[in-house]
Amino acid sequence: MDFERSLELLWRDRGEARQPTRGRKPKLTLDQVIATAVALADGAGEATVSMSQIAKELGAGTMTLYTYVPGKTELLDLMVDSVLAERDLPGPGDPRPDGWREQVRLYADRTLAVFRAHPWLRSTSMVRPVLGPGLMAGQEYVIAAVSDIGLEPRKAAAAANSIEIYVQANATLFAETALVEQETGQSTDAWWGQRSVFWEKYFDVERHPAMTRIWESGGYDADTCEAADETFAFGLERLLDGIEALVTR
Amino acid sequence: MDFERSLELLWRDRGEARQPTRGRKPKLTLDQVIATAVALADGAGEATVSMSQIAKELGAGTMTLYTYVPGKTELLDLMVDSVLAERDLPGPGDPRPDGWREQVRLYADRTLAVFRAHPWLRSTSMVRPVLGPGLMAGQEYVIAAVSDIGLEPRKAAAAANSIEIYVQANATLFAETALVEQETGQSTDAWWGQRSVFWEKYFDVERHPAMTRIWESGGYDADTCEAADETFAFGLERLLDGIEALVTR
DNA sequence: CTCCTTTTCGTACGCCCTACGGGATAATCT
DNA sequence: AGATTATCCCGTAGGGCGTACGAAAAGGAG
Repeated sequence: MDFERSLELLWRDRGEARQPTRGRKPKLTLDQVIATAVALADGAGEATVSMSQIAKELGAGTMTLYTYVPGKTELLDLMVDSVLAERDLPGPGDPRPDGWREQVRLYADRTLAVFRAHPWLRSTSMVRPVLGPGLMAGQEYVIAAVSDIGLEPRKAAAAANSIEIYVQANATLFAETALVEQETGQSTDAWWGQRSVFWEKYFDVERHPAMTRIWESGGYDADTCEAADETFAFGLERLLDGIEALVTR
Repeated sequence: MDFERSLELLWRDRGEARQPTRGRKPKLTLDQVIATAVALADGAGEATVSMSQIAKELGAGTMTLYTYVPGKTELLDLMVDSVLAERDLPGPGDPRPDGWREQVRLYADRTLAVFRAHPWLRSTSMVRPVLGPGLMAGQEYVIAAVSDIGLEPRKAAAAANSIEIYVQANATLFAETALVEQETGQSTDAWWGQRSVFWEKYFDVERHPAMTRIWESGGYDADTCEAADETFAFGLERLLDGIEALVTR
């Protein structure tokens, strides 16, 4: 099986190294490859880095990478898990904030920070996830936080999942914002400004009365970045309110 | 400006057609191109369809497409807005469900259905969105629903946005599920089954006590598809609870 | 030194998007 | 009518990409 190879690579810390005793010495390490790929992806505004770019940066031939990694997909998985681990969330037994809400907020903040720092996480999916240490640590942390409040197991799982989905969705938005700003060199506000023609020539007030009302009463006064932060915080608090209400009542 | 061209194409129904009076007659129409692209993207498990595939399907040369559409990006925007319009949500004045919660549910159901039917929507972004009729109709509908409950404008905007984000995030998950199942020919449950090695060889119970506890008490008993539906509904209801609580209290 | 294992990497294939520009076609002008 | 002009069609070519293949290099074991 091919995914067993992936698992070995993801969990390479654990277990016996089992290095080959004969044959040519490798000129790189897996961690070097991953780190270089991450650095390159961070720097370049591009959504993806090509194998040849990574190889060139490492001073190696393109095909050399394929001895360290089965293919580009797997390398991407390794990159993802590697930066998710950067969140460095408290493990079991480690000290953590008081109260489940505060714990969830820590998760959200760290996750958002990672997505902002590594915008290419945008394309990361939660179906068929990476199954590496970085992701698992996050899952464990959120479930532990939610478990504190005394929901029945099935609901606890659903609550943890919906929190993770909401957080990742917003993190993805921030990542995307960072990405297009990097790619196009144009701030989101500038983008909207350039699109003012739309409001003048195409937006039909009669077809969009509710939007117009909110607009006129100042509901959209805020630059885009501020608004996004506000929306995220608002939604998260409402979600947590809703979850809490199941228990306290 | 190039995006003015995009706007013209997106809102081609409105406004004067202004057809050219001289020159060779076009052999295709824009709608044909979009429809073919959508059909092809739906059918092929692929995340993206290539211009040459679309052209071949239409019996035209690849470059012919570029007289109808500035580039692939713009075609994708047109595809996205075209299927978003399929939701066919009630416009201002049209009859709609009673109660804002029921209205939001309609939005959620329709949006989910569209994402399921067109899995390639997965890569659609909400930052710098399409600004076409399909998207705007959705925005208007949600804001109208939320406006009913009497939040102050700024909070109403935040509430509408967080609902949209939550719904789209889940829709994206369903789309992704459909996509990989189509691509790999392997159901998500089968995928997890194949990954049982992970739980046996790598999952460390001591590092993940909370997950283990939920697991043992039956929190994860449900096939993946069922669980996803359940999680989505649960989270949406909690979010709506939280929003409602701001007003009723 | 020879054998065997392992790593290195050049070449080649097939796919992608699209800039360019010459040819085809149709309405209008002279 | 013929010429002009606007529009659409599309073949070619260029520069990407990921990676299968296989030959060559390098180092330990016998």
